[in-house]
Amino acid sequence: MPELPEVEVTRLSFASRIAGARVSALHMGKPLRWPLGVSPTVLVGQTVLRVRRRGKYLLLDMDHGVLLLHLGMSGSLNFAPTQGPAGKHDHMDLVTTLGVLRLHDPRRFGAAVWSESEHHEPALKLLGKLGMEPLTDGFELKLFQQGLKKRSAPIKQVLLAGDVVVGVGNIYASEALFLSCIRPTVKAQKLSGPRVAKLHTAIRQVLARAVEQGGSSLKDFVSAEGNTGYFQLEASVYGRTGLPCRVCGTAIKQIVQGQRSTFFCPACQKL
DNA sequence: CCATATACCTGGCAGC
DNA sequence: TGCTGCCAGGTATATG
Repeated sequence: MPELPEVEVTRLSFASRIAGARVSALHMGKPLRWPLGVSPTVLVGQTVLRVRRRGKYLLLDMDHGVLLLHLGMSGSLNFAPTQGPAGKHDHMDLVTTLGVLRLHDPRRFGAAVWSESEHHEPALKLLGKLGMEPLTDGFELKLFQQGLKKRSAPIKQVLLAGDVVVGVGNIYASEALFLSCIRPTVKAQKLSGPRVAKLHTAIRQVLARAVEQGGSSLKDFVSAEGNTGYFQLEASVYGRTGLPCRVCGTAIKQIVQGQRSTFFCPACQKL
């Protein structure tokens, strides 16, 4: 579920409320994708200074390190003054003086990992090869073009890989390619300069719009305040197999690339 | 270096 | 009602 917009919406929904909170306890439930890496007591007494995002990771900066959180495919966070008993799929409670941050994740592809700093292991391994942040000035067209030029894989899969640009997952990859009229199967390196420029703009546009809409709630995504997103209602192609293209009326096609579904309009996305 | 397949885990749904 | 198989927002890892 959570691509860049959902992670950013989640961050915005609790970052200011948790800032300055002191950790009084950390409870871990069933194993997640990776172990925390230290005893939960290491975090007790530390203050949450701020919450940042890198790609699809949330970084909770604390006095003596950083807690990395990832929502995997099915994760969500909730931050509230108090929390009831943990449910079947609640796997982390960060108890603080300002509230409890709870990770809910049925599939447990998410993670909570402690690192001395983002430049040390294990954070370095997780964050070290990430590509450019699409919603910052660092996402330069020239660098984007250079990154794509080296790749012979289909553009959709290069976007998903996250080592050129981060945060574009399965929904927004299909959406951005639709907006820029690019066929998802085209080799990244074959895209013309103007086409890459259009894609560069489309990525920023679709991600920013999705953040505005509170993300996409395909199934059960909610922010840390419990709000659902609305972007799925205005998706152009994702999940619209067989339905008429909103631009030209042609039936939307669904194909499989790298074991993931891809959606596109065969008429609008010629190349 | 690059591309692709696999694995992780659970729930929901279509079909029988 | 219950079973089976398939599908789902991600990404580290192994393999070619």
